[in-house]
Amino acid sequence: MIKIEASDLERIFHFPLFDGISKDQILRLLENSLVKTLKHREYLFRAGDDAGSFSLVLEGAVKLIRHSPKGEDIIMHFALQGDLVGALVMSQVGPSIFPISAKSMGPTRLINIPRATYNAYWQSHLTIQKKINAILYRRMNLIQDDKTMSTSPLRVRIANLLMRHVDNVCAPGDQQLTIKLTRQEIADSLGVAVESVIRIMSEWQANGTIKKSPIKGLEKIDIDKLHANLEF
Amino acid sequence: MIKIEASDLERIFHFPLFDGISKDQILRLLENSLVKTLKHREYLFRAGDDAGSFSLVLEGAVKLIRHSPKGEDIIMHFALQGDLVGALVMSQVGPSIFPISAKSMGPTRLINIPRATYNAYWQSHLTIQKKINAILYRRMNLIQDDKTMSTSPLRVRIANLLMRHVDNVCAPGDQQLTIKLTRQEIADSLGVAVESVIRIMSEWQANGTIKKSPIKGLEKIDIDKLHANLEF
DNA sequence: CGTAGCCTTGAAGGTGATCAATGTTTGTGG
DNA sequence: CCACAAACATTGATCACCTTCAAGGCTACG
Repeated sequence: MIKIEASDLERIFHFPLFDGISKDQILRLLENSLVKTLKHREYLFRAGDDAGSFSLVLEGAVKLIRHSPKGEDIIMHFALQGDLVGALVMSQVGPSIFPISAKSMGPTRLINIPRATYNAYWQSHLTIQKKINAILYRRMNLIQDDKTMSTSPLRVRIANLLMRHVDNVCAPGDQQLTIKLTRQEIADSLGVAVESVIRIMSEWQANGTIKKSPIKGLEKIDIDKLHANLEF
Repeated sequence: MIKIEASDLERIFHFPLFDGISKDQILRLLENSLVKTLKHREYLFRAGDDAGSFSLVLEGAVKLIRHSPKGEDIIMHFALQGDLVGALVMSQVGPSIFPISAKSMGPTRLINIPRATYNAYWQSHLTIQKKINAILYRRMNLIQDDKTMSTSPLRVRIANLLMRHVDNVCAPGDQQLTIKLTRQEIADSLGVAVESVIRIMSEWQANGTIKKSPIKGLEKIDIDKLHANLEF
């Protein structure tokens, strides 16, 4: 009943989510799951959709967004490799809907796991429930960090976001982004106007804190200079 | 080994947290726990403290706060009757510290549960882990709601906070607050200056949206008028 | 080659922050 | 019970930061 390629499975076995769970059990947790491929800017699901399945990110990235009353998008979380998307609503009893939308950032591959599998195996699996707990806890801490900085000037908040992003998507020691983050997305993530973000980052580009890289769209960030820019 | 009074126990048995768990099991989950009483503005624990125990609110309220770089307090959550405080860090392995501070709002009573009890019974209890999950999920949704409104004008954000507070602490149909929320706390909760909150709420007081009540410090909020004030 | 999404810059304006001074309430210790 | 301190509330004046609006440019992609 396995429709997942061996190379993908190998990767999945090493996800922290499944730490301490046997391969047999992992296979059961993935029963009836299918690999799904998204292009750039494709919706995985929208807020209000029936929550009939959830996903595990294999490659690429997915942003979780809500829509503000004004019609703007607010980004709540970036889900990268190994992260769960839409899983947290699964434990609700009865039919339920996603409270949030999920949209791909660049080409993305993920495993789509039916809700029935969740009900059958995830729901009653203590280790998994504890892992989900840990994921929720980490995600909550990230949002709280954001909120803690809500009184800081915008330059500081942008710098913070960038540094976090570098930590998440770069090889250690390197500062070459592997996942593009547009100015629009930075703005949506902080809940501010794009123009404000652009004005600040243009300065940083002028003084060399951010350098254009050979690969289109991906920039190189000089963390030390970023810090230096904040010293006043 | 029970040091909790029968009247308290009776209340605890009906907390949603313990829904579907037998009384015997609940008693085991509360092994070696003690009732703790806090006066107004007392710290239950501070960010950085060793996380040796966690608590369940019996009466009153506790605010969870972080400190911003500028030294301001930012309120992350109001924990009311039946809510867990400091429980989410318990599942970390090894010794760990609280990432947040908890401070009482008015006289408060809670049950203090040692970490050993968590490790012994909570950790391996599927139903409890799922409940904790649900609590985390709800709390996360609240913060996300806040963030979604971050681009709205301050008057709207204050109104929203007040309406949520009324839902939480008032008898249904009534609009008489039972837990005081100072202007300072509203400001800390939204990450804005007190003066800004005061200016907006003074208007509301002038046009009757908010009325002083006989009981000191607690105000009466006219939800309909509140809505009316936002219609422009 | 045209459209869609993103980026950029400028000018004008408003919302909320900051600073300062003062009043009010609550709790504490002599 | 009074005096005093600490926390909270209030109001006004000024100003900075960020938003909004407008106009245009760039790049990718069908």
